[in-house]
Amino acid sequence: MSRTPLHPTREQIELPMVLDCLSDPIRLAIVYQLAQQERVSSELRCGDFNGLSGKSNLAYHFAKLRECGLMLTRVAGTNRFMRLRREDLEARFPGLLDAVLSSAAKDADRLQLVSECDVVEGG
Amino acid sequence: MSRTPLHPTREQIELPMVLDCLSDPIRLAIVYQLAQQERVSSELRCGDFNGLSGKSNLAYHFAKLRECGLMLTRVAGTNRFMRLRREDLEARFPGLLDAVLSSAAKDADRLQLVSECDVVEGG
DNA sequence: TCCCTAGTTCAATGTTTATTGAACTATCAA
DNA sequence: TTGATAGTTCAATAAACATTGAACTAGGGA
Repeated sequence: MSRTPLHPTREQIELPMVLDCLSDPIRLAIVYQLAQQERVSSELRCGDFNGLSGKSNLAYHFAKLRECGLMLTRVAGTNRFMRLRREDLEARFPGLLDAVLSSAAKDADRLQLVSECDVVEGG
Repeated sequence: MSRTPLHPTREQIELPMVLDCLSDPIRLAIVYQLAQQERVSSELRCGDFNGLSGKSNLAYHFAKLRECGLMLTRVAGTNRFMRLRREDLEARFPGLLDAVLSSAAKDADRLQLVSECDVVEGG
């Protein structure tokens, strides 16, 4: 278990990989939940997503989200804290993340996304 | 060969399918080229994309783009004319298509997209 | 020290995907 | 009716993908 997983640099973030990453319902739900959480604190632990799938499957999706540059993982003890790479994404693809997030919000029911009041306070 | 292929209704257009469709470099190039063409005429023939891949592979990608609601195919003689479903997409996911298109434009070189001056005049 | 918790890694599985070429359908023009 | 053109459909293939459970690693607390 290496100390900090590899992340692509801002310039290495590629549009097709980002779109592909966001096209999976579980990963979209993770990104959506991270975005909701930004209003309270910027980070969430892996365990906060346990409702979405099993541990090992989530680890697989977390890795994908890291590799494509959508989120960043910080190791602290036995926990991993993750947050959206908002600034990098905005610099590379202005308006894209917000367009996807508001599109997802419109279909929150259909996509079975966490509702606003489900956001963990003080996470 | 049925007269007019099936297209989803506006309400049937799903975000994950749209993002997945746009995540393939060939399909992104098709959509980008259709968007460029909108300034001149709204439609292009299948053959206008022959530079991107072989005929049967293109037909496969065209079907995907139709099925996810990104474009519309109209049959006229031996030709099929295709255009973006701009209004439907804007209604379902406001700002999404333009955000993807401008992101793609920023990376046009990297994505090997057709440049503006390559657009077929009066197609 | 021992165990619990948090999360990753690995191997196996079945599914979906992109790509190719060949066969096919349909329209148009000579 | 013959031939050319435009595009789809089919079958086959190899690669990528999502999912599962078991094994593993590391940190923190009793």
